[in-house]
Amino acid sequence: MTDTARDIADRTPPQRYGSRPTMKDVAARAGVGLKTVSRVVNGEPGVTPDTEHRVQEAITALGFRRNDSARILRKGRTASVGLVLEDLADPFYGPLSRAVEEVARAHGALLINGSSAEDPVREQELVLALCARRVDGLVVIPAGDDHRYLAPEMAAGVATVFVDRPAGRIDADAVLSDSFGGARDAVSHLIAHGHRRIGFLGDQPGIHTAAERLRGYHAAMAAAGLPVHDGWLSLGPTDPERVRGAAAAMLDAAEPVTALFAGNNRVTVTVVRVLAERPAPAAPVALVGFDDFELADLLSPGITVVAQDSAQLGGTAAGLLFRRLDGAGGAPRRVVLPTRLITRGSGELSPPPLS
Amino acid sequence: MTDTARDIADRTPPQRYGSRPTMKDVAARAGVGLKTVSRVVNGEPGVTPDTEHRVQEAITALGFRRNDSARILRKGRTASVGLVLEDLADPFYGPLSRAVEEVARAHGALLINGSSAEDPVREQELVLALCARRVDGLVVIPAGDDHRYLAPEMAAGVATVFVDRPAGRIDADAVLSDSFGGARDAVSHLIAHGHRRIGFLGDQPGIHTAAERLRGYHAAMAAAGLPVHDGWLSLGPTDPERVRGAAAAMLDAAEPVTALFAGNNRVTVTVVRVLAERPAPAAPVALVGFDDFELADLLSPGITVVAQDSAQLGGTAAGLLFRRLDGAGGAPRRVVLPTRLITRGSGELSPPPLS
DNA sequence: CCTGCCGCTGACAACGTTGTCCAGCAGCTA
DNA sequence: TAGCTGCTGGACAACGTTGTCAGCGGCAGG
Repeated sequence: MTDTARDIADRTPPQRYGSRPTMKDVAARAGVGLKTVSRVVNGEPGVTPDTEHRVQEAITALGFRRNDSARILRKGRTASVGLVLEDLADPFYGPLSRAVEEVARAHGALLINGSSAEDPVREQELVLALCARRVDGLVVIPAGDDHRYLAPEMAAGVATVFVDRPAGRIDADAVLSDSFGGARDAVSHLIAHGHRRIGFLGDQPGIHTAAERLRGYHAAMAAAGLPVHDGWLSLGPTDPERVRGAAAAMLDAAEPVTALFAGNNRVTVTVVRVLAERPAPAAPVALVGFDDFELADLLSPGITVVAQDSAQLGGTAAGLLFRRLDGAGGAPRRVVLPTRLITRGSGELSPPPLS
Repeated sequence: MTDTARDIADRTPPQRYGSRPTMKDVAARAGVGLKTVSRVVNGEPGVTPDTEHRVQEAITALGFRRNDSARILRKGRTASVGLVLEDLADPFYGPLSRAVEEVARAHGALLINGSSAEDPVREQELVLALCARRVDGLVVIPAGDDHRYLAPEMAAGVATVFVDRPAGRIDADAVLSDSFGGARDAVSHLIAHGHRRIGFLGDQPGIHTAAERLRGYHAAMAAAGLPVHDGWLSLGPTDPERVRGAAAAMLDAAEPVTALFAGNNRVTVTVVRVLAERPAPAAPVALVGFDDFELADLLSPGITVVAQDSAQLGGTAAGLLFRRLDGAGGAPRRVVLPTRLITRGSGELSPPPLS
């Protein structure tokens, strides 16, 4: 073997495609023991500078990278948390997810996330898959209303915090927005501006926030002594088709609503579209939406909304999660974050004079 | 020991808080061998219905869940892919991330993602952390411009696809939008409507897409034989403060621009705000933005944009990734997806008559 | 010169799972 | 009844890492 050939053989990592060098390989190349490599990799004390140098050299030469799967198996902690939400593409969840990620990062953890697509079965699959990966903790925006399947996991030490909606049939930490209060404020605002016939376009009634917002709507109407007609309520999927139809029905009724309260950001946007497409009525229809959204202030009129800070929701939940992981005990907590009515014009439009 | 006591002892999982039952525990309880439990858990054939039933019972009684860390260690595949992007909270990346997730899900893989916050160091940390977890593949929206650090990982079999921007100093698959063509079309559109002094507000020039869009701008101007003044170009961070200042400078110059081309969605939104806040000029300033955004059509005027489908970008990249994971070989591919000019009014405004 | 200690190093087991391989057993044929 | 086949079940090693512990050399103190 020529010098050159030996040189190359020396430098070429003895790995097949797809198999990586291990600490054993590094140890062999550096002429040291396995544990010494481990010590160097983890910055543990008790290694001569000379030895450390030889090991470092072998590491870079072989392109070694510690296998965290093995490490996790050995140590029992994965330094990762799971986030299950409805749809990452929804602008409401992006900031929430990012906030959770930032907190996780501050604690040296990675974030694994999945979208449930509002399907309870898929939610459960995802959650259990994450548990099988032994995530240290879970942040869940539930799609289903029965989370008893999580009991064994939580008993085994998987910290879990629910966000936006509480857990079903199980006692667990939860961080929520004040849906009831926010909705009540929104509807009261419309009433204060003279509206009497107010429609509510909301999400499926099985969803906790939708139910709470409906409750807030009823509370505000009742407080003002106003009746509520069946035709003013429409709860269901928030796809544009259904919402368009429901809005049209309310606006085209014999006694049409003069104001609309939209139950979440997707609904609000659809309603804005519907109102923009219809021929301008004598008196414009007022609108308040739940959830703020970008550019709401630049439409004309600006859209009055009940704002909830999704990033704060996520950050609070993640903070609570890591406090639990750090050993904080005590009964499950329920944190309710306030909402804020932001008036921009669309909620202040006056109804037509009483006939 | 009474019967009742034994009964309870029998049923109570022998686990401390935080430690979970293993297949060994299940096997002991069911009175079978370890491997038999493994067979049942994985649905492998060769187990009597009776035995299987006993095992299943032990599993539910103990709350056993397979430890995927150990499984991964043994099998070598993690069934997970990593996604590194700039900021999950940006509406451009939400759909992209979701699209990647859907493809991963279709292949039975989980998605682990992280935000680089446009910081090359953080990008590298994230990517390497994901590699240490032995993700099967990576989808990367690069923040840095040197990805040689990925070479050993890719050589070791980590499939990697870059999205939105190509890899730096390394040869790798990439899925891009036609930034150059889109920008050229946008600026040509403004020129076709009579504009001669057109400003470009873009992202930092180090970012590939920003450079390409700038190139497109220059190409369109050159094709029309128009000069470009230094004051019409502003590339830098896309925080609202800087963009506001830059836009104001262009609009307040001695010879102000009559049209603006905004380099991405964040810039566009800021520019819309700036234009809305300024006293209406004699002739309104025209605007075309890169990236479509929700409600662009409902502003008045509607905002003309160069649309790129971020979901398609993500889906295409993920598809390519899994094709690689399924063994597709060949040289690194570069896929360029077309953009689409959507005219809505803001780009069709006429410039003031020539003085 | 011996003892004891300290700093460094490496051998070994363990984490929980899966792949390999072999043993046991029932049912069949010769 | 012996031998063969086919099926079920289990013992064992291995994946790559980390924690435990013991060995080895040198050095200071007795």
